[in-house]
Amino acid sequence: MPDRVEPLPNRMVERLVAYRRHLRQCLGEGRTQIYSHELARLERVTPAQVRRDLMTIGYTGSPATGYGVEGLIEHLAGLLDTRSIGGFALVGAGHLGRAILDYLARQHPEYQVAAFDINPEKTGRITHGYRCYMIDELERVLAECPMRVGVIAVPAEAAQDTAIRLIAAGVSGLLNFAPVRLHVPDSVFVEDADIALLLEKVAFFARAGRSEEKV
Amino acid sequence: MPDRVEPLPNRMVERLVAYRRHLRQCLGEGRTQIYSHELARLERVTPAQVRRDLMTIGYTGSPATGYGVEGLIEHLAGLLDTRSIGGFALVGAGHLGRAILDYLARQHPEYQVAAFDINPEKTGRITHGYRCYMIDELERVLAECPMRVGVIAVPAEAAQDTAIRLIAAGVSGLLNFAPVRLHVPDSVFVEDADIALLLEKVAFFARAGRSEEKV
DNA sequence: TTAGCAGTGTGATTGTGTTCACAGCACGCC
DNA sequence: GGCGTGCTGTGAACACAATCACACTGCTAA
Repeated sequence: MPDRVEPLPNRMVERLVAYRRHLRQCLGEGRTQIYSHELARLERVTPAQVRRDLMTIGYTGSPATGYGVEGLIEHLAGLLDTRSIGGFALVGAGHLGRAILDYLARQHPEYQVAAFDINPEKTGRITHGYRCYMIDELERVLAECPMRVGVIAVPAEAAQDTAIRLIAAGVSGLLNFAPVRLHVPDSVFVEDADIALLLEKVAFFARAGRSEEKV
Repeated sequence: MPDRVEPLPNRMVERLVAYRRHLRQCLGEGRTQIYSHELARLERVTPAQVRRDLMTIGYTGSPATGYGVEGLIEHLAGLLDTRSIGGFALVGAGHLGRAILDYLARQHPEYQVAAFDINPEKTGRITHGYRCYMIDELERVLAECPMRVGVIAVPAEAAQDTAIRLIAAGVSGLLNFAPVRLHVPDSVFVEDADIALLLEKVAFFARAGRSEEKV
């Protein structure tokens, strides 16, 4: 019973998602129990961190057998529940957009996804099992079938406008791949995945050859 | 004169890269001076943070006119210098790989880039001005032309092996798009860009409609 | 049955990154 | 020329997240 906990820290949510991914794999391999240090090694965090996380979300294990794989997955499902999201609205069906559809199709076939593009050649077709609409239809499609998450995979110049349109159409979370900072209402969650920026960052740390792999 | 400062914090490097991007744009618009609060608004951080960052890297402005755009760009170039990197070795020329080449060609035409793929159909051709080699040639190409940064855009199953090969070939920084955690020596910097994970994270925060846009 | 052991649960601590608050300064204006 | 204004530079305070350290628990085996 997920007791609707108070705001989970940003980083912790990432770890929980990662835990779940590995737990599912363990389940597939027939494992029923797992220890904190095993989960920790897989995710490059400390066992103490894992225990703290699981404590925070209120899942408890046993010293003798560790944590129950299946029970933990269900507990996480209660927290990370994504059924209420409606689905993902992806704008921009270029290379990046199609790569994202790849991920969605492969890892989350259960989600509803609609793709949009400005280029008529790309629209109307089915990509990875998802329908690609003309961008003009964005408002209509989202009115018929509400989606809480928007993914911005358009050129930098179009990113801000796209964000506004998505928000107006009811989206409350954005994953932004464009190399610009979006200006949106505080009520909207924005995660930036700025590839060009990451490339430069890695380049910086690669020079020194330092060991800084956080997270 | 970059005084080879001690390890810069991970997050701060991201901000510095972002600052530089905006400064270049300002320069293009003919601005010569900029205030901390202007830079801050563009990047969604506080003015105090900007001043602190610039202080840390040892760049100093004037109360009357703010910071000199051109001087700051040059100062940042000294810190973020990427000439010594050799270039980027991109493994995986699928949709994602080509999207990354897009970014590189558009934002960093000055970098040297080599792409690799296992599929003979994709190799030998020129994409976005970059040569795409057969994966077997990785060691040979990097021996001839050392590159410090590796970008992993291959399926999850192949990611770990790819990482090992890149490191053996002299790479000391990795940008990993595969949805797995890599196990690498401590001397190698790894940045994970786990798109599937980010999608789930945004989905989580979109549900609550919370305002959590960190960074 | 009891000692040993391996792992969990958690208060306390440390460490790190961000924000506050204010002294100091340079220009513009009266 | 002196005064006000608005910005920078920075020590201090704060907030948060990760880590440590250890009491507690349940199994195992002699």
